[in-house]
Amino acid sequence: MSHTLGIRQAQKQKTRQALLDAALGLLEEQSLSSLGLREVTRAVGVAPTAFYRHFRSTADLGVALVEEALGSLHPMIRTTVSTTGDREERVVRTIDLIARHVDGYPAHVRFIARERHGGVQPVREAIRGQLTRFAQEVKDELAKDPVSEGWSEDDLLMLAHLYVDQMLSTASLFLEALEGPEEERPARTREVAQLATRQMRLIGLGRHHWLD
Amino acid sequence: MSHTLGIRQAQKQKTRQALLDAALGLLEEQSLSSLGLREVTRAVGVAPTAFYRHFRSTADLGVALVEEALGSLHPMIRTTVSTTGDREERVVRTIDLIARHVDGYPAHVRFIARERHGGVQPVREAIRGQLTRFAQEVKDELAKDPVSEGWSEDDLLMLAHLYVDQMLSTASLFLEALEGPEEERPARTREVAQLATRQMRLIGLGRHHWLD
DNA sequence: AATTCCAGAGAACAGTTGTTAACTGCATGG
DNA sequence: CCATGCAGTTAACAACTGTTCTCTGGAATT
Repeated sequence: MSHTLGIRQAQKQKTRQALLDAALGLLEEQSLSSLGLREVTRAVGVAPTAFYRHFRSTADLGVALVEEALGSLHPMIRTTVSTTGDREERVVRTIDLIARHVDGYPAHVRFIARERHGGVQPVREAIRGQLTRFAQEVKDELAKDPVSEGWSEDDLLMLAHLYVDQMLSTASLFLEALEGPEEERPARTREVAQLATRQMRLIGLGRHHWLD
Repeated sequence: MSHTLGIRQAQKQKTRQALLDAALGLLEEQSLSSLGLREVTRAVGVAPTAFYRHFRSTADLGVALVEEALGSLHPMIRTTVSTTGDREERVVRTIDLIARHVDGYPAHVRFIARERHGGVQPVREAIRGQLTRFAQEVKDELAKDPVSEGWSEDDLLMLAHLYVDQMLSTASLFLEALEGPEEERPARTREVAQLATRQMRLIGLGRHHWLD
């Protein structure tokens, strides 16, 4: 299916990716709304005008970054929620998976957390769209669980949103631990994991008694 | 107690407040990290250099805004959590109070939501400090409730953080409803209130069965 | 082999930025 | 009443920004 693209297209995609990577790096210490196009091209080592061959503006680049950061996450979410096993075990595995993801893609996580409520409207909307999709998918998985018998669609979606928010908040806490002083890192990471685990457990308890 | 300050100090505080207000306005469509000092002074109608009489930098101004947005909120939080009455009634009253606050100070709410994970470290830390204080205060109020008998300090704090996060997330949703198209506003506001109410209710359920 | 296409370079533009220095005028305290 | 303090002004600076137009070299097409 996938056609091997020519030297030309390949080189273009390479610089495009370089721009995205450079931007993600620069966004560690600032917000998208203050990211300059010249700043990005300088970091890559291309002329400022080359930027326009790939993006209309930095806002446009931001939307592309949302796709990169969240687009490939859907299968992971689905499998996470639907993994079998003990209730407690599932919670622990989910938290662990979040921790692993933050470890593997810290810049992506920071970008999403930062720009979700950031100053660039199209990016905010792109993130909101992806998170809504996540909530829908989580809802679909929750619906399969026998615990969800008798639940209304609205209530399932309500719970799904709560889970999605909780996951994001947890990811952000893991990131803070990762960025803090190195010697405190293991301890802080454990603390965050424990906090998140108990919060998820409490939400799970609420879920089981919802229909009382 | 409060000494009536001279004409001089009064005028100074007046421009200082004007700078804060102008900044808050400008931050509706951008992040703090892209807010320029000249931009702020221009909006107020003073010379750029006058800025330095009040703040070292825009980051410094940001920290002052955190104080303004969250500093006066502590008594409200305390009384909210500790209000008596039916369990369901308390939830509804809390959500209503959040909605009222967002209505009264939308720019403050947006600022906090935006800069909590924003690109300016000192501001992030100032917000984190205030939210930690909130969590502590919520914990203290929760501890007084007979439902909390047998709870460990850690678990109380865990729940308090969950409540604080939930409040912030709800405030942000109310804000989105407020900023959306005018004709959808009442409906969206009702939907958000209903969603938030059920999420709080579910967390409350988890709380009641925590020690099972 | 000749032609078209197009990613990236280069130069120039008007405007913007933060920061400095020296100033002015007025409220303040002696 | 007079000298001091200090909020705010004015002017100038080097550095930076996004965007335009023109150009070039080499891959792609014929």
